[in-house]
Amino acid sequence: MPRSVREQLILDVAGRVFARAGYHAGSMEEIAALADVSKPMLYAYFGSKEGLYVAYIDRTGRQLLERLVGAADPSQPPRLRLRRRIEEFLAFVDEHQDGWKVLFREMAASGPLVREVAALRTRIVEAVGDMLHSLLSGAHADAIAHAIVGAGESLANWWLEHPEVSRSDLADWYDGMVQATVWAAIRRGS
Amino acid sequence: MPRSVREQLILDVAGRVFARAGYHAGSMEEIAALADVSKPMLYAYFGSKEGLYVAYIDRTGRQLLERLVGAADPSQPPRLRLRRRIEEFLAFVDEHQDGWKVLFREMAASGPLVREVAALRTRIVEAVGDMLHSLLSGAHADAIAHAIVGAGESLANWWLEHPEVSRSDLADWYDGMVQATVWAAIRRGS
Amino acid sequence: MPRSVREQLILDVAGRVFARAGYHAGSMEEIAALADVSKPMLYAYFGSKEGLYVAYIDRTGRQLLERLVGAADPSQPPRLRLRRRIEEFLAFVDEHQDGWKVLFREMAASGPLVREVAALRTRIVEAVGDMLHSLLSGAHADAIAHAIVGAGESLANWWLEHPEVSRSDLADWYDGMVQATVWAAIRRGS
Amino acid sequence: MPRSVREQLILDVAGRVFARAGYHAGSMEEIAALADVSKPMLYAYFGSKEGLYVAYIDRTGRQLLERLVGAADPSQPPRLRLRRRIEEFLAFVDEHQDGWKVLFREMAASGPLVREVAALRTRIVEAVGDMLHSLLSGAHADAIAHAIVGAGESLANWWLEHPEVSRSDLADWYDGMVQATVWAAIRRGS
DNA sequence: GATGAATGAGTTTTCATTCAT
DNA sequence: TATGAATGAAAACTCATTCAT
Repeated sequence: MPRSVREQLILDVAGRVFARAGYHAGSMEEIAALADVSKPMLYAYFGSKEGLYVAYIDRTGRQLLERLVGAADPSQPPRLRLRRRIEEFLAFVDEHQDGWKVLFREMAASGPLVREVAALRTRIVEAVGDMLHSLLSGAHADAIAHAIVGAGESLANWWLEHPEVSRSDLADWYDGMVQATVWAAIRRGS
Repeated sequence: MPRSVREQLILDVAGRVFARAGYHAGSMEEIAALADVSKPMLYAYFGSKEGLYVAYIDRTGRQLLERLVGAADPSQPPRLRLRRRIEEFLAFVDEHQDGWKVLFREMAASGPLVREVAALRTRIVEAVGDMLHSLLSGAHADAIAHAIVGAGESLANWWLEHPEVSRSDLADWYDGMVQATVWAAIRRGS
Repeated sequence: MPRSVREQLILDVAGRVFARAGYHAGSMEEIAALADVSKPMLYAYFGSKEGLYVAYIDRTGRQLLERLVGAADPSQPPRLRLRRRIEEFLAFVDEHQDGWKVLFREMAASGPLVREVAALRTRIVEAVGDMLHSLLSGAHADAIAHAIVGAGESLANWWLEHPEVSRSDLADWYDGMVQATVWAAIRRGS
Repeated sequence: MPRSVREQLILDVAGRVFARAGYHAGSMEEIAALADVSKPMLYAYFGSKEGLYVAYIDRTGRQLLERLVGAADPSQPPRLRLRRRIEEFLAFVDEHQDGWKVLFREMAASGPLVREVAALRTRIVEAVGDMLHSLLSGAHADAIAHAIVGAGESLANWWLEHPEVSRSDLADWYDGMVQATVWAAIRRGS
């Protein structure tokens, strides 16, 4: 089996393990066993446990960002663009539940990855809230953007435990919240 | 030194350690050393590492809840009651930074405490969003309440790194967001 | 068993193991087993494998130096003082065979201990050759002192495999060599 | 590239690695990388790590011995023959620093090669000290020869760290020491 | 002949946890 | 009650060594 294929396979397994047990409690032994490789392979491919974790966070973050950014169609009015982003975000959560759990947990944690994950979150916050900076003061815009992202994360986690709710309902609710928040902030800020 | 006093002291130290290093990386050795107790004492008082952690989460969650619930003055109109809760929440975050970090990290994680922490979060969500249930459908109200709490958490974390922002500004912004969100949800839900 | 006693016991065992297998090939597992302690004790007492090794080298080097230095009776003429040192050196090799093997091997090696062991060797060279510096040029005196020490080391190792030779014969031979060497060097140097 | 050439190239690299890191800490991986060969080649050529090490020691020991033995011109008086050998020895150390380090370290150690290295050392001792056996008792001659060789080794190592000393000065000093030693031993032994 | 891919076996190290005093 | 001393169990990581191609 060629290296690149196996790498992806290992990352999938690692995601499963890290999603269930977290970084510390997930062991290389278990990942190796589930991926049906020997531990030395893990180290040959990813260098260390942290390396493997970073690689996973990296892949997942990249995927999420690509969706968010790719969803922007400049010919659409802001409202619709935002709506599309929300839908893409929810689709990502739905389709990569492990990835979302790991990513989200790491966003809340403060480990050796803070830097990189913080950067990712910043980019997400920017991707979601770029239009705010032209309308609100710096700190206010920042705060609102973070609040919106945090609301989305929380909503996503709630949804993982309420899969009976349809994605479009959720998108409606989240969209309505975001739009109202932005409007209210602008009105107050002006 | 009476036991109950020493227990509180140990919990304080444990909070400091867990906030910095997380559950796994924080060691009983370090907690014992910082609290100036022997390790067997820790076990005599809390039974196990998990016991100590649970005790800390428990105390912290109880404190937060008391503030949120105690802030409610039934003679006030809903808007103001919500506003008071937001202020209490922010005050808690400000005054118990360790506690907030541990609590928040654990809320994002899915470790051995899921049950209890989930219950705590639920109660917070309820405390924040109780008025929604009379106005919106069950799932919608739930989702919005979770979104509001998530936004608050995210805002609180952002604030920890932007202490130059005043608490009242933050409360204004959060309040504005929540009010707009609730109104919009009601309008749409009706 | 009190800690200090057990420490010495562990050091004895470690010396046996390191003398037989060398630093790398001697395992903490084996030392723990032979000393009848658990591995964590080794780490609690000495911090790391290197720490244990250093502790052993340290103790052994100190013992050797004490003998060499303690043997000097200032009221005696140089010839006899040197002779006494030679006897003390050989007595040490005879009584601490493990220690000598480890020390000598490490003196030849270039591991993480170079600094300390080099310092020890320097002190031995000085202890043996201090009288030379008043009689020969700096480099010449240094070189001769190193040669004398090297000859003694080599002689000592040869002796370990020829225990039938008496200590006093060996001392005679070594002494004769050293005296002749010093005289010849002085004659040439003057 | 023909096998025999590549073998020599690999041995050179192995010497560099073993000289720097020692037998245990030097890895086949590193040797393969530096020699620009794959690891299986190493095994095809030398069978095992120990095989490679032995081959290197072997080649180096052979080179040293050839120089020592080849330097003997029977038509010369003993004094000059010895002097020539000393010069050849120092030239070897100077020109094969890696080789000398590995050889010397291994002579001090007692690893899996004891037999072979001991044999080599014996031959060197004999080459250097053959003339002693006709003049001294067996054990005495042996001991003195070992002492002389040990002095030379120690001197050589000292020289590696004092390259500013000229080779001829060193040869003078060593020569003077050896001649005096031998004379003194003969006088005493007779 | 040559190698990319793979691993079994072993290493040091850490930590929650418990006796004996 | 309180602790110094001790450990079982498991973790990350490394390396000499070998197939399949």
